[in-house]
Amino acid sequence: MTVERGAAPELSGPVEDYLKAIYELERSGSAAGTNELAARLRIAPASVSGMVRRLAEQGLITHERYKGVRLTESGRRAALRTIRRHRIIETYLTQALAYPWDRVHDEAERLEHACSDELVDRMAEAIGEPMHDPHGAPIPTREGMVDERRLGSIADLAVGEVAAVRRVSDRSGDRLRYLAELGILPGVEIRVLERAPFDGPITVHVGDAQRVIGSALAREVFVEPVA
Amino acid sequence: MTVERGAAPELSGPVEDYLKAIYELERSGSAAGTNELAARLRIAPASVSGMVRRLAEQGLITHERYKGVRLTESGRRAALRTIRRHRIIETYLTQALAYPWDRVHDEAERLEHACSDELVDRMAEAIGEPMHDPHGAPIPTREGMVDERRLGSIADLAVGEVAAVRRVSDRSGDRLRYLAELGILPGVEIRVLERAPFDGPITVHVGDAQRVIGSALAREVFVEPVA
DNA sequence: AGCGTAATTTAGGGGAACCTAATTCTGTAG
DNA sequence: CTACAGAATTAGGTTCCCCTAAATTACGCT
Repeated sequence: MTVERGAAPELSGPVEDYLKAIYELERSGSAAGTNELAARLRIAPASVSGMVRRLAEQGLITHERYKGVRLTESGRRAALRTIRRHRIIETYLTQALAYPWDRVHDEAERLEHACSDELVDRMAEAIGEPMHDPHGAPIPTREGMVDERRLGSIADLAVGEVAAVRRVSDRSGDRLRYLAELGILPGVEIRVLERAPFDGPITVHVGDAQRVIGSALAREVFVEPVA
Repeated sequence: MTVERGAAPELSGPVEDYLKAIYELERSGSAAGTNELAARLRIAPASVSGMVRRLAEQGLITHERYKGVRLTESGRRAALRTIRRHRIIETYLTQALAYPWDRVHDEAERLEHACSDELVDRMAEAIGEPMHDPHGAPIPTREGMVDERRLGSIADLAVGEVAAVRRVSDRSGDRLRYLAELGILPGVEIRVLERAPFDGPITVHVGDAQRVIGSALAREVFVEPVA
């Protein structure tokens, strides 16, 4: 039995993807069940069962049959390391290479498994050790510290409330492009003007324009209320 | 049957590595036999046989049993595409991120399989469309054009000859570090002062110093004689 | 011409990561 | 309290890429 110490044990790309997905599911409350994992990774649930066994054997997660899956300390470290890479790469591509923000996600998704730690650190240094990626997500430190506060979304705001957009979900380039068109980007302030009933569209004031967004999209824009 | 047209057919990392290796063996004269390939890729010869069959089925190489292997036009394109990526990545890392030249090779070896064409082009643009990588190797164009002239090495020079170092082999970081210490880098001029007999060490004048290098190393430093 | 050696290929396996189909388990609704 | 839907797992299979050991094949040398 080897006690791991500092040196990362070289995880495969798929393994890193599982750990990232589990981390994110854990954070968003869901207990990281086989089906959710499968959906998020676009993989058949049966395949997840197999991988989950292997991850548990490697001590990266704990698994209670028919319950869910949970990261161990070492799994969490690995997940955060991958997330750090991903977000630094995204930020670097945007800032240093003028990569369009709706396309950095896919590129980073592949690069995060191929970059050495040294390269990632050099990229971070080159752009001034950023704290957030282009979508507003916080970047974990080398040591695995990360701001884990949860933000509410536009859909949680009441009419009249003013809030600053902090972060948008980066899971679809189309959505990002659309939000950019509307001017809804991390940093801008919005005010809720109107909410249609029955989970209907929300009208917000942004910049000096008035925009209407559906509730599904509203739930993917995270904000911090302003006093 | 699908006629490929422009769009790259998504080759796996290992496949790209084989094609690169075959391209380089073809260029250096050797007929790209199973054993040479195996040695270069650090893989068992038996494994090469299997992969060679698959590559031939995909039309990337032709294979005459017990003879050797040869790239088809489409294999050549794929090889040059990978080589372009590799060399641009190396150059970018060196120039944009101050990556040490004896370490870029390994990093590029992994990144070349993960970067999109768009990213590679953006990197090339950011550093001014370089023609050569940090070791002096020519960078193929997007269209697959590349300077394929062969250069002689220091070991081919006669006593008294003056030549410009154009390129050094990048296959070992240690060697690169050592050559850098000696001041033997692409761009510098050298003059052969003395050659010990029986393939012995070669004494050269470089900068305003006198250096002695073994013949094996001398064969890995490529030069262009100066009038 | 024949023979041995070196190069190559075949035979047989293994692990990682995926799949579909079949089965088992669990919690809940009637 | 039982039965059933839905979640999860097992069974069995595939592809890719690697391995070792055991044939083959080619070729140079006597």
